[in-house]
This record gives sequence, structure tokens and C-alpha cells, in this order.
Amino acid sequence: MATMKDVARDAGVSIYTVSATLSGSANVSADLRERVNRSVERLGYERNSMARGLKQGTSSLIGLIVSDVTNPFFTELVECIQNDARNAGYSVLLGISDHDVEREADLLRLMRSHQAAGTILCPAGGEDDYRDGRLSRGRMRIVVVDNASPALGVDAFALDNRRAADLAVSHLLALGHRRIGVVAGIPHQHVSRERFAGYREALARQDVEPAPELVGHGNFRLEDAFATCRRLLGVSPRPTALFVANNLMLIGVMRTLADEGVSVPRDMSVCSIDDFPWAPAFQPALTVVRQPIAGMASAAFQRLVERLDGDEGDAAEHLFAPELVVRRSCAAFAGG
Amino acid sequence: MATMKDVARDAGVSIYTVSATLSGSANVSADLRERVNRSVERLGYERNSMARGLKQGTSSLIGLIVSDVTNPFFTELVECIQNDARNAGYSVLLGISDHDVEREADLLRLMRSHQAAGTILCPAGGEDDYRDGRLSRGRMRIVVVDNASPALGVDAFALDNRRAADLAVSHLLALGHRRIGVVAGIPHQHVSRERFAGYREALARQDVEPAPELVGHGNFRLEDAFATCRRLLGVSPRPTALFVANNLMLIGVMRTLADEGVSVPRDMSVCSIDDFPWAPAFQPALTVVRQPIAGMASAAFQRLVERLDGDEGDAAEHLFAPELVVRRSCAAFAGG
DNA sequence: GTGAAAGCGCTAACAG
DNA sequence: CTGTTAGCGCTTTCAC
Repeated sequence: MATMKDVARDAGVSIYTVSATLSGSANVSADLRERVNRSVERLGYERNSMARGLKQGTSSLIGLIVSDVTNPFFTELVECIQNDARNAGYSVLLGISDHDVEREADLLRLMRSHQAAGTILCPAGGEDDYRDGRLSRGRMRIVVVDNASPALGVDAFALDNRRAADLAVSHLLALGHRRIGVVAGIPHQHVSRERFAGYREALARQDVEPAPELVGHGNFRLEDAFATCRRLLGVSPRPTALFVANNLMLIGVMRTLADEGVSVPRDMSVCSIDDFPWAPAFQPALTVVRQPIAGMASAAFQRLVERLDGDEGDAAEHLFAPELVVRRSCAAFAGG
Repeated sequence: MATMKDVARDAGVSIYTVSATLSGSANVSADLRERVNRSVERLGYERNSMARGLKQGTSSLIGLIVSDVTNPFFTELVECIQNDARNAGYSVLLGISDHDVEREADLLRLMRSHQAAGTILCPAGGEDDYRDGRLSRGRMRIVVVDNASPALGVDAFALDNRRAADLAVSHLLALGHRRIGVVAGIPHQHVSRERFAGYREALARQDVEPAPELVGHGNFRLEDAFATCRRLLGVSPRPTALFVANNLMLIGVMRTLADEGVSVPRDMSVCSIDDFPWAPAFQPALTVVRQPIAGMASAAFQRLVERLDGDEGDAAEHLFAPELVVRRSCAAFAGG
């Protein structure tokens, strides 16, 4: 592999001239610049990011840690961040925590060891897991997205989860449903608690008594929803509507409902948080609350860049507005 | 950020001892090792991968370039590779080519500049795009997955696409369908040509005359399938079954069918290549041909590691067996 | 406008 | 078994 020295020799200039040319410094004559570029071309020279990074004390790498890429929410987030990063001249080092805080801590260390300029983290844990200050160690800047509590002490970007759940459940209530089951996330996580709180608030506003037997939990994964949904189907009187806290569990619920011969929306109305490309193609098309993923991603990335540029202002929480997308999976309560 | 020197001073040993301890060399007494580890702990020391990589001439980074993360096939591939890489001590630098060969070439350069040990590439182009030897330049090893032609001259891992299409179409034929429309990929790509060839072969085996008006194309993306599907719906006599070349276009097809009030499988049988988590949850559950993604990913990664370990054997093509997953989107031809 | 040289943090060859 | 040291490729200060 050609080095800068090779290019300098080939172009008959000093190594400084090559470096300055490549960095776009103005202190190089057009003539030399031309010669350097030609040599770069001829030798197929590629600047060594490790050497550069070592010297600069930082790299053009951005860490991105999600808990599960196969979740369409994170998939789209990865896509968006990747795009923003590319446009800003950064590359993305991807980490998957698999919902495990320990693994996540490893990944954070990894990002640091690679001298990532910053990291965008979708936290796998609850507030308590970050009390040790693992998010502010070293020089690497971190912003959190999604399961982001202000208690983390770093810039946080998330859906207004409480309002999102409220929106979904209020929609169900407006359709006349009163026995509304919920497939919530694990209470340990901030995002789950917020969504559950939104569910409670919506019920309270309509003076609907919350029924503990209608509450189920899952870890935001597909399989988690099977058992929970099945149990909810067994309670008597059976709920007439289900609020599901995320997309993966929604799939689990829809599969279970199909298996059990429960027709949606005739026998059961279903509404969830998270839109995804397949939602409109379902039979029936799924009514969901959408998150503005691209907007959240851009805001988070933007903030990270500001931090890298030296902004030392206080960390802030940014909440994004949910949007109810009414399709066909919720019907009016049939009475009874 | 603490350096090795700091750790050495703190532990009262030489810098070599620290390096050797961290690298797991046997040449360090248990006593010193212990002291070093304690200092590492105390200082929160993290080895600088850039310095290490610079010295070693390579990094623990693996490039992974896909054309579209939001395609569930690639999403799962990313998940699998990520996992394998992690277990082998590598980190994944993710690149998204967005189906653009130029961008892909940029990404390849990027991977090289970051001294990636190797790169797993899902090619966005056809064979012609790689004639310039861009896959074998420099020291970085490359293996290709998915749209992988042996003509690329590197280790290739792909579904037996011809057989996969054949499997799907033969299933439709066995159900009595004779007018089978196809939503194929762009002919430019190896994978599209193979799948289309499989479609033709299946028809030929049953002496079904291929009908050019029943052939549509798309770039494996959702939107591409809308117009194509709509056009196919307009041909007369209308096809009674559709073979769709990938998952994203399948979604597009299902949405179009729903919009047009075409009932599946009553009015139209649909079968495609690529399984995905939502396929069984659809109404009707989708009949598809599944790719062994995890197997392909592991084989490709494994091979890459062998290459990194110095294997200089000839590049080979590895084809993986497709599996027909019969669900409910294909029904017997109703006659007429 | 250009070149020489120091040094980023680490590894490994060599010397003790 | 441990320490010293050269140098990976690059950026940048300082001298010309």
C-alpha cells in the first residue's frame, strides 16, 4: 500500500505538500497541487485513517449502538444516522447490545478504544444502570436516542412516549372500547414506563377503571408477545381492544391473534406504537402511532456534531411529537 | 485519556510489561500481571486501537457493505455478521451503498483507508462494474454475498437463486396456475438474472409458453413494485398468480393488491423469494422461498477469516439451498 | 510557498 | 522475565 512518502517522491515534492494538498490547505500552489493529485491517482494512494487518527487524537468514526437491528425502528434509525454521518464525513461503527447492558458497556469501551469522535446510544437499560457515569467518561461525547431519560445527564432525543400512548389509547376509547388490554414493555426501562403512564392517563381521563389483569409485559421482542397476548385473550371478560407498546410485540400479537382465530378488527381492535413499512400492507392495515425517526436521528446527530465542535452547554431532553396513523385495525366497540 | 505509559508508571513497571500483559503474553509474572491489571482498572485505561492498528498495519475492523439496511434480508445479514464478528474479536464498520456502485466504490475506499482487515460486500452492480479489479486492490480481503457472481474473482456466497425461483414457480404450477406474472429485479444484476432464469426454467419444464407481457421489473425496492404490479393486473387475460423476486417488492405487490381489491389467494396467488419475520403474521400468511441467511453469513465470515489467516487458495462460489415455506398465499387454480 | 523533524500510542525486536 | 528503543504513517510547528 502506497504511503504519503511514496506519493511525495513520485510527485517530486515534500511530504508536507502532499499532506497539505490532501487536507485542502490553501498553502499549496496550483501547480504542485496538480502534481500531487496526479501521483495520488497513479499510485492509488489512500490516506491511512489510523495514522491520521493517532496523530489527531480522534477519528472520523461515530459509534452507533442499538439494542436490536432487526427491529424496524432501529433499522430505520441506523439508515438515517448512517446517512447523516456520511454527509458529514463520518463513518459508522455499529454495535448491537442485544438488550444487554453489559454488552452495551463493552461496546461503549470499544467505541472509546477506536477513538470514536462520538457515539449515539440507544440505551438498553434503565436509569440506574448509568449511575456510574459510564456515559461521561473520557473525551468521547455521547447522545442518547429512544429509551432516553433526562436523568442520564446527556443530550437525549426521544418520542414523547407518554403522549404517544395516550394518543393510541384515546383513539381506542373514542371508538367506545372500555376493556383495553395492554402489552407493555419491561417496567425497568424509561420508555416502557412512559408508555404505560400514557395508557393510564388516557384511561383516567375517561374515568375508566384500570384493570390489573389486562396488563401484560414483554421485552419489546416478538416472542415476548406470544404468551402475553395469549394470556390476555384468556381473561374474562375478554378485552375488546389491545394497545401494544411497540412494533415487534405487535407482530407477535397479530400472529397470536391469527393463530387463535381472533379476527381484527371485528373481534379485537389493535393499536400500537411504531409505524413500519409493512403496516399498511397488512390485512387489515394497521393503525399505529408513528415516531418521526428521521427527525430524531438528524437532531441527535446534529447535536453530537455541535458537541464535537466544542459546545459545552447543559445537556437537554428533546421530545418529539407522535402522530396517530389511522388505518383499519381498530373498529368501533360493538356493544355487549 | 490514560495511555500505556501512565499505566506503566502507575504500576511501577515498564511499558513493555503493560503491553505484554494486555496482549496475554505468557512472559509476564503473575505478580506484575496483577499489578498491571489493577492499574488499568484504576485509571480506566483503554487501549488505543488507532495506535495499535497503525503499528500492526491492520485493524480489528471488518467492513460490511449492504445496499439497503431496511431490506429485512440485509438487516438479518447485518445482525448475523455483526454477531460472528463480535465473537471473533472484530468490529463492524457499516456501509450502505443504496444500490449505487459509485457510492459502493467510495465505501470500499473508505474501508481500505480505515485499514479494515477485510470486507464483506453485497455488490450493488453487475459483473461489468467490477472488471477494473476494484475488489482485489490493496491488501484488504473481500468476500461477496448475495448478488455474487463467480466472475467477480473473489469468494462468493449466495443462495442458489435459480433453484429458488424454480421452487417458487414450480409450486405455483403444481397448483394449476399457467398464467404466472413475474416481478423480477433489474436484469443488470446477476441475482436478478438467475432468479428470472429459474422462472423460465420452471415454466419450460411444464411446457408453459413464456408470455413477455407477464414480465415486469423493479430494483428490488418497495416503490418499484407498485407500478409493475398495477400493470400486470391490467394485462388480459389477467395472470392468476404472481412470482415476486424479493421481499420488498412483495410488500409493494401486497399493498397494490389490497388497494385494488384483489383478494389473496382467492383472486391471485402470490409467492416470493425471501422470508421475513412478518411473513407469517400477514393475512394471509405468505408463502415464500427462504434463504439460509445465518448459514451464508457464517460461511462468508469464516472464509474471510481464513483469508486473513493467509489462505491463498482459489476463490470459489458457494451456493446455498433454498427452502420453500408453504403458508397461505397460494391457492389452487380455480379453473376458467 | 516549501521542507525537515518531532511525536501521537503502541508493538516487537533486541539486549540484558 | 523485564526494559529500551525504533518506527508504523501522518500532521504540524518551526525554519528557510
